Amino acid sequence: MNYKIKSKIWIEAKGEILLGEGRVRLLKEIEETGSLNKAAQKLSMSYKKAWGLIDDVNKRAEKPVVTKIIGGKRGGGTVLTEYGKSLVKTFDQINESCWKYLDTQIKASDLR
Amino acid sequence: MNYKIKSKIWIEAKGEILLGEGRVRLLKEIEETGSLNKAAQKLSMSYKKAWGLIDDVNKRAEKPVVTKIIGGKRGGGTVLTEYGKSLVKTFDQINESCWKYLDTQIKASDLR
DNA sequence: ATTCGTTATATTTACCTAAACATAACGAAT
DNA sequence: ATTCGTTATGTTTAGGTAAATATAACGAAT
Repeated sequence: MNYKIKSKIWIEAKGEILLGEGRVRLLKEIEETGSLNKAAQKLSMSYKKAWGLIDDVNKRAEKPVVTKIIGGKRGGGTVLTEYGKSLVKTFDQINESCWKYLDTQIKASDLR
Repeated sequence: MNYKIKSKIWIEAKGEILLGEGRVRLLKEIEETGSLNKAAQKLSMSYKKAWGLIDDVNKRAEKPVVTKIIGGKRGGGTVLTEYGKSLVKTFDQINESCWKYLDTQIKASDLR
């Protein structure tokens, strides 16, 4: 068997994308750095793009995913809410279990 | 629960994409029409693009997926091999089972 | 009141992929 | 040998998305 099966999953709310791989990666980086700006840099993404993604996520989620602090001596920052953390965790869990499931499926198929 | 989970799967060979949703749709249309040209038209896709996709598929698959007839009074045509038909069928089956699996996963999760 | 690094937002530029266009090659049937 | 609709392939054009650039707003700490 030289074929491999791949997948991408995402979560939608109101027919629009809420969370996908890219947004989850960004959220994780925000969690680590405490800053949207730094997170974007780490991922070599423009701040503008990162801002738009996070704005989308926050608008579409049922509860706030991040909280932002604007201004202050240190400029401000962005941190994940508990809800945001649980979203990331659940996404990762389902994603990984999906990969495993597909692996069993293709092995059980006639593709060889 | 207002969240929905979506997915896309694809099959790779040698690290390159062999089959995805678009290619499968094209193969199905070829099966119906017996012509790559007509299939492309049905999907509002340029012949050139369709040709490239099918060329890729045929190169990367372990066995030929379509057979082409060039020339002749009726111009020629393209038909799926038995192997091609089984590829399409297996792809569809795994894809659908994946959707169902993800549905159970998100329902069992804390996303609500 | 000044500072500082951040969030917020608009505008312009660049790029890459897809579409559009054009043309050649093919060969069984007539 | 002509015809016909298909496969095969190169070249040009267009459009949409990402990147780059620029600038304003913010406010706790000093």
